[in-house]
Amino acid sequence: MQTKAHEVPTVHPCHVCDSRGGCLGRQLVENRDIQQKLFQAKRIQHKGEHVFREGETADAFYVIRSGSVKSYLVTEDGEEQVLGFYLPGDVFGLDGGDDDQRASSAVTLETTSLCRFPHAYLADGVDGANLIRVAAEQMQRDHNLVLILARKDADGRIASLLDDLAARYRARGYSGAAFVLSMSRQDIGCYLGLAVETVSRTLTRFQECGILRVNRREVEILDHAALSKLAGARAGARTASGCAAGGGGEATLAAAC
Amino acid sequence: MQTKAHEVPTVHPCHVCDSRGGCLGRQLVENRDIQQKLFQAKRIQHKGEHVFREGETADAFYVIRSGSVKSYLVTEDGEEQVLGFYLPGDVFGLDGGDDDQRASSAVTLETTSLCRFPHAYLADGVDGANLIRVAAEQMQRDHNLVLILARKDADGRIASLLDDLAARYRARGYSGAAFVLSMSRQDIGCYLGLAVETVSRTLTRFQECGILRVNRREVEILDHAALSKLAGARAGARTASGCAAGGGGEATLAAAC
DNA sequence: CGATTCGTTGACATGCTTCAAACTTCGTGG
DNA sequence: CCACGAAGTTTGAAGCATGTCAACGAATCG
Repeated sequence: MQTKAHEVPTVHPCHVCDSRGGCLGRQLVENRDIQQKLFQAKRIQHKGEHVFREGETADAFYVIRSGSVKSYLVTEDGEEQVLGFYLPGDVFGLDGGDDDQRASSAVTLETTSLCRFPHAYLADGVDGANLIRVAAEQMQRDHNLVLILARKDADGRIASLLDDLAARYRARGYSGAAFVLSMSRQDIGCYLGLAVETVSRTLTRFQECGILRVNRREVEILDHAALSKLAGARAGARTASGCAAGGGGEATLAAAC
Repeated sequence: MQTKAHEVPTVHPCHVCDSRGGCLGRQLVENRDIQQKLFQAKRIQHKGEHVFREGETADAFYVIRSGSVKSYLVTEDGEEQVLGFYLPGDVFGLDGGDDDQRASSAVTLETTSLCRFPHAYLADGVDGANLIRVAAEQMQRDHNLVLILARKDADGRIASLLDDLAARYRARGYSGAAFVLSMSRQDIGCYLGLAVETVSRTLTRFQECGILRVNRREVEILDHAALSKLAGARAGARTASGCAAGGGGEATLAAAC
């Protein structure tokens, strides 16, 4: 970027994007007018309101300034599959259908402030490499979820989620050791492919093992090392028939407890 | 696009991208020289060769002209998680790490010809909206895999994969009713989060039910309706505790057999 | 203050993984 | 060209993790 320190910034600095290297709008477009337009396209939404719904025209993506959002899609059977939880600084809404229709929905989990990035502003004069970088970030998240769903058991999935949330809160300057979940057990289950009962039971068991303390939505991580170990654990102890088995170690709750 | 019919095309037309609306290079950049460069950056790789590996610099993405590729990542335990299978016309390699390092690897499943799209050519003068569209396509694939892994049982997963492959072959002008799998049972298991034995058993059972005929890597779909029904089926019969249960129907193998 | 949603706990059923072994195909070298 | 070994595929039996069903307690909301 070519912004010098002595220049008067025409765009208000927004520290929520700091972890990614500063305001995303500035990263993507150089045109000041468009930067200004982007910055002005803010939104505040109350808990439970949709940012967009499946089937709507996908003409923008978003960055969270404060609050949190979940994205999800609905199966043919009417079931909900949560695709991700987004925190301040996160980008979401990049996915769209072939015909520019939203393939997923996004809803706020609490009162939330958003930056809106209309595609129209990005039709030209965009840094494609930076745009790819943003998209790649999202894909990596998705891939991580795939890995969790395909290879980890209930303990590993819950531990992974908590570990991930803790790391993200920490990276944003909040405490990674104690935080409040903005999503329900239902949401967690729908995200991790587990029944609500399993989520509840697993959290209780973690607490009994002294790994964390949980009271409704409040979570306090007591033994982060154990949590990380569980998060890295695979579903079973494949040795012979596993996919390209390596020499990795294993972490069972019993071992960590 | 502003290419007129009477103009002499400087870039060789490549029908493999037709299903997406013509050559991807032309869609993304207008500069003829860069289009020409893109077209010249072809590659042919033999079976089992890597296109890129985790940790390498992510400076390009690819389109398959012929053959097939699987992308995968390796867990901390040394296990492999297949993220996707790519056929002619498919784009892959858009995902990258925070620091532009590959977060996944890609390897050919057979002799394969590729188009290479270096990010450097896309640094400027790119149609951002079109680029987002390409990335969104990939994300939708990922989301579909998440849904399969989180919500479907073994039958549903295998059926979904076969149904998907059939549809993709059909869309490319090949037969969707009979094709040869370019991936092993192992790969399928690593993709769908199932043990190899489960993959094998499920295929056998599908055959016994008259849904398909399978001999090693050769697959012939006999009852596509039944397969689709199974593919759309959810893992269980959640009624009360399921995530936002709807009125969708169910399809068990028993019902379709 | 009652109704509804959310979270927890228990008992039971089952689908998948794991372990074990045989068979087939393919590649390699004698 | 055949023999041999390695890898891929199939089949069987048993154990266990997770889903399902059911019921209760707690918090939230109007």
